[in-house]
Amino acid sequence: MTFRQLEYICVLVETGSVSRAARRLCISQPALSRQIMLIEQELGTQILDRSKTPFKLTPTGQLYLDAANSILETRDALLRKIKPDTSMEDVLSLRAAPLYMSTVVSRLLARFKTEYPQMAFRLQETLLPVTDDAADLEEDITFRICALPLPADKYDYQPLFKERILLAIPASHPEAQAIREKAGQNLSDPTLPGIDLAWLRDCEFVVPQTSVRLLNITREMCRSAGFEPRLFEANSMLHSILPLLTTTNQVSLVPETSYNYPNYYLPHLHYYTVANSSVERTMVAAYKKGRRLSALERLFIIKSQEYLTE
Amino acid sequence: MTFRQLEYICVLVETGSVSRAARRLCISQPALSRQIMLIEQELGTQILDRSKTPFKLTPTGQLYLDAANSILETRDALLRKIKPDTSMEDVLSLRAAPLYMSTVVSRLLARFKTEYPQMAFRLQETLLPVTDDAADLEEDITFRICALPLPADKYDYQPLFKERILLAIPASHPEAQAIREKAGQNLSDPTLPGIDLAWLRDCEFVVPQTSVRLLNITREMCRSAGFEPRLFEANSMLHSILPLLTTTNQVSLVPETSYNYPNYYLPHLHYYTVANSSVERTMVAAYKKGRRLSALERLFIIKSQEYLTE
DNA sequence: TAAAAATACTCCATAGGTATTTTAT
DNA sequence: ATAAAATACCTATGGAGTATTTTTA
Repeated sequence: MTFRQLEYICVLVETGSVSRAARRLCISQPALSRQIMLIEQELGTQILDRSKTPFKLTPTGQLYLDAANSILETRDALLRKIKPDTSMEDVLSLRAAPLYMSTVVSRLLARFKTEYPQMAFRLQETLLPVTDDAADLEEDITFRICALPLPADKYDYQPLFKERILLAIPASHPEAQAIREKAGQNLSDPTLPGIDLAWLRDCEFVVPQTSVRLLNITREMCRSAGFEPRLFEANSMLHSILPLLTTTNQVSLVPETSYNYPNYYLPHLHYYTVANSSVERTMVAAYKKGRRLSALERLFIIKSQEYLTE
Repeated sequence: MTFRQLEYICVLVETGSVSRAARRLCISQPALSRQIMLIEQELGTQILDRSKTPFKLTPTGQLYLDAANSILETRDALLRKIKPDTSMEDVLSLRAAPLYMSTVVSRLLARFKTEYPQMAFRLQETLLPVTDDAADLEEDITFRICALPLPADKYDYQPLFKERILLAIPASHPEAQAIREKAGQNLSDPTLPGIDLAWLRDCEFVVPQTSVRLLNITREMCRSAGFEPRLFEANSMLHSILPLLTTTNQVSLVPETSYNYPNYYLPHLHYYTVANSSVERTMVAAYKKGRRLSALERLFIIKSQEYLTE
């Protein structure tokens, strides 16, 4: 019998299914299945009646659940007594690039502030891509909000949302009108028309100098559209680059997030999806490989996923 | 927080010292030290006041202890409810050679029967030395009572007692009188005189055919006394061999246990310690490598050690 | 100075992951 | 047919061991 198993059973009963519980617990379904079987093996009895789905607790299972609640309550009471400075413990520290910090993260935090006021946050903007960091630099934070892929040997992660890479072109750009006329309906997203990057083979693409990953994405997308892009590595962040596009007649491939959030979206830019490009980034909450998430950390993940897919 | 840690703290407080508690728990002292430190790290506070030895519980430590008792009691109540057939679970199955089964083990069991009647035993005599067994043959039993050394990769063990190897010679043996006169006082044990094995270089040494280990011990002790023994491998067990020594004028090197317990001790044999031989076997309770002992199993070990050193 | 506790390492059992098969609706 | 659960296999963390150093009575 382990505390972990007791927690698992509580969540299992709350959710009513092994798969759902596993998702809530941020572990895989087989991992949860096995723990349930280990419990039953230890007790020598079934705790779940699996004859129907959804399962039912057996009488033994009910006894187990009651004891679990009692034990976990005793433990939590002890921890509350010993660490009344729970505020210190409930701090989730997040690291993210400025774009995401000022959009996704700040929206999440506003939401958590009203619905889970006990959750406190410590935020750190970083310009360093995750691949440049020694993993031990990340030991002091709870999650890093970033895009896949990650070095699999250093990070585990939970997915938060997916986003596309869009083309941003100033309305005043010489090509803007021609492109708008050629742009086709995007099947998957009627709100954004799609273009072929090849139309922009002569344009200059701006990339924030600090964003190695965006640089690579830009280069790869253009190459798969059949040309080598002219790149301009701007010495500033996306937040500053986008307003300047108008004056420099450049274009930029930007994460969809900068289109979806008003503090980045600029009405005098035209945004397009890129045809024949399935570039879709999965944004995740990454953490040190092998670390087990606390109940609060799991709550943050689950709720963030909910909020971001609404 | 783990159930293990809670149990550790309870025993720690009962015994009042880390070393003693480790011994009671059948784990090493560093292992226990580390668990205590992990608890303190998790709580962010000391639970032991180490300024003096013996230590004292801090107020936090007292809270922790109270919660531990409460939690463990809830768990045990649950297990009692779910497994009232505790009898099945409290069975310790022991395997031992006939000599030890009929002496040491049976004496222990008589004692446990009165003092810990809830402990039930299942016994198996075996003639196979531990080295001949595949370790998985031992998976079905709790402990095997046997002598060191053991294959370190397959067994863990707890020591029970030490015994010497004695020479048994029938009083009617032609050399018996001469040897008795030459035998010297044994410093470490005034009750048994000591002899030099070399005096017996012409005798025939009986060894039970099935006891490979005793065979090797006999051979090695004689060799280190400077001669190669004439060996007779009897087709029976020590229990039958010893009474026959009288009629065959042979001698035998036997475990001290056969001298200490009345159902093996024979008054018409003379027993001697062997000078210049520090052959002392450590008898242990061996179990599958890495297995964690249950509370009951630990109780058996601790009490057996007590009983056998009284 | 000798016993107790802490520290440094090494090892392995086990929880968890991925891939896959089986079951049940 | 499809979603849920079980099974197989692999990997990595953490708990325990041994050896050693540090502390304290």
